[in-house]
Amino acid sequence: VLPPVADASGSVRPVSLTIGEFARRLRVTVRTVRHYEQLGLLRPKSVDARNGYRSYGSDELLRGLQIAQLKSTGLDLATIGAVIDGRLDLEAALRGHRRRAETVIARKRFELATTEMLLAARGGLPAPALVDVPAEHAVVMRTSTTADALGRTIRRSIQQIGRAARCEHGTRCRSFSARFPLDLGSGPIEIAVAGIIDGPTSWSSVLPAETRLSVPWVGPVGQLPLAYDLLLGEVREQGLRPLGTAVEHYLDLAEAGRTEIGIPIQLPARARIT
Amino acid sequence: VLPPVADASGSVRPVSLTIGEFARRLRVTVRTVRHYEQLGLLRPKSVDARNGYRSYGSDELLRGLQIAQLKSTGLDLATIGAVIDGRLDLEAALRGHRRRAETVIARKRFELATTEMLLAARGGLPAPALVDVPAEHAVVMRTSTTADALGRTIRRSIQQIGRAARCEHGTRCRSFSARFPLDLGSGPIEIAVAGIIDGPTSWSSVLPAETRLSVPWVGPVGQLPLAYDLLLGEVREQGLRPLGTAVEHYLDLAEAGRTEIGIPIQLPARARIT
DNA sequence: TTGCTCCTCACGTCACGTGAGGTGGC
DNA sequence: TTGCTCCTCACGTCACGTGAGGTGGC
Repeated sequence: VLPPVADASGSVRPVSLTIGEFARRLRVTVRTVRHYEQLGLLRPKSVDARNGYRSYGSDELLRGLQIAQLKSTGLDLATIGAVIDGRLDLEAALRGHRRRAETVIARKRFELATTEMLLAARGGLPAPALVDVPAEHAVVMRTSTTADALGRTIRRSIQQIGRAARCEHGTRCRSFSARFPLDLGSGPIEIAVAGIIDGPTSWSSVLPAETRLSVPWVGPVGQLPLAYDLLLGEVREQGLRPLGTAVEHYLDLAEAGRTEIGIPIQLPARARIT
Repeated sequence: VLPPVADASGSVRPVSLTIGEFARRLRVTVRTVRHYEQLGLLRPKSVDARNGYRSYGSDELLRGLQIAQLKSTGLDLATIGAVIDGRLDLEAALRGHRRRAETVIARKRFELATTEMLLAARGGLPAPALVDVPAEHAVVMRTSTTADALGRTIRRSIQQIGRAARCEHGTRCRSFSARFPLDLGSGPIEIAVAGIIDGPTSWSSVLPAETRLSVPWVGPVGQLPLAYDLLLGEVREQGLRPLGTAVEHYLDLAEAGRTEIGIPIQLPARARIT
C-alpha cells in the first residue's frame, strides 16, 4: 500500500510524476497508461520535447481513478471515455451495460452447468445406451404443430402443463417429456407433451413402460436434430428396430436444461419376457 | 428444424454434403466450418481438385456434433480438438475449465454488483460529502501492522471479529469498519477494526459519534489510496481540518464489497453546537 | 443473363502483454 | 560501465464477422 499522494495536512500535492510512478499509483502497467493515451482516454500533463518523456499531475491521477472506478463495472474503454468527457449519460450507459452483463452471466452459468453435467458423466462424451423406462404418472397434453415450430410448441406446452399442475392440482411436475414422429416431414405433426408427477391424480394418465435407446444431450437445443442422427446411426449398428417416434426428456428446466433424447425400440419377444 | 439426416428406418445416410448444407445441419456459418478446418479441428471428407469445393459426410457430422457439445461448455477450440483427438483427457480438461469458469462468474457478478451500486448513486460518480455518523455499538480489536500488510491485516481482523461475534455472543455484525492514520509512513502503524452490532453486549464498546468527509468506493481495493487522495483534495478545497485518521466502512462483505471511505473532520465550535 | 453458392485472402475485434531495438539519467 | 527507466513500433490473443475480388453450376 503506497501512502496517499497528499499528506495529512493536505498541503502537498505532486506536480510531476514519471509514467512509471504514475502507473504504480494507479496499480496498472506502464503499457496500460500508454494504451489509454492512444485511445485518447488519459493524456499526460506534458511531454518533454527532447526525449518524449511523459509527465503526469494530480488531475491525471483523478482521471485515472475515475477510469479505474468505471472499469470495475466492466464497461469498455470507449464508453468510459465518452462518460468521463460528458458525451454520454452514465446512467444510460450503466443501464444498458447491466442488461448485457446479466445475459453474459446467464450464459456462463449455463456453460458451467453443462460442464458439471459432462463431469458427472465421468470421462468421455455420453454414449447412447438402451434403458428400460418404467411406467409413470403424468399430465399429458396432445397437440399439433409443424417441424419449424416444434421447439416453440414444446416449450409453450411445458409451461401450460406446469402451471396447470401447480394451480389446479397443487402439485409439481418432476420433469417433462415430449414425443413426436422421428420423421418430421413437412406437413403438420402430432406431438404429446407430458408433465411427470409422483402419484396418480384424477387428471393424470399413465405413460406405459418402454425401452429406449437413449443419450443425454447437453448444449444448444438447435443441434438436437443432429443428435438424433447420432442415435439413429447407433440404432442401425445395433440392429434395433425403432418404433418411429422420438422422445425428449427434460430433466432440469431451471439450470442447464438437462435433456435426454431417446428412440423407443421395438423389442423381440424373448427380450420382452425378461 | 431440419429433419434428421437418416430416415426412421435408418437405412439412408448422406454420402456427400456441400459446405453450405453441412453448416446448416450444424447450425453454424460456413465461415465457422472453414475456421475449424484452418485449426485442423474438422477436415472435409474430400476436396474437389478442380474447383476446391469441399464435401462432407456422416463422419464429419458426428465430429461436428461433438465439437458443438464441447463448445457449449465454453471450452476453447484448441482444447476441444485435443480432447476429441484423444491427446487430452476430457475429465481433466473439464475440471480445470470449471475452476476458471467459476472465477469468471464471480468476477462478472462483482462487476454487476458494482454497476448496481453506481446506478443506485443515480447519475454521476459518487461525490464526497460531509456526513454525521452517530455513536454505535461495536466489538473493537486494536492491532499493529505495516503499510504493506494493511489490507491483509484488516481482512484477517474482520474475519476474527465476525467469528467471535457469532460464536461467543451469538450475534451478527451489521458491518465492519477500520481506522488507521492518514499518513501511513514506513514504520509500524496502529489500527482499530470494529464489528458494528445492533445493541450493547458485555463485550462491546461504543464508537463515539463523529463527522466525516465521506465517499462511497466501488471497485478494486488496490485503488483505495488514490481514493484518499481525492478525498484529501476535497478536504483542502472545503477548508476543513482532518483529524489525521482515515476510516473505511465495509457495508456489504458478501456481494460487491461495498465500501465507504471517510476522513474524520475536526469541526469548528459553533458547528459542533448545531 | 441473373441469382446462388462456392473459393481464397485479409483486415477488424478488445485491452492490453510481450518482445525488438534503441536512448537517456543515476 | 552496469542496471533501471524511458521511448516507439508492431505482432499476438480468440473465434470468428465481414467485405473484396473472383469463379462455377442451375
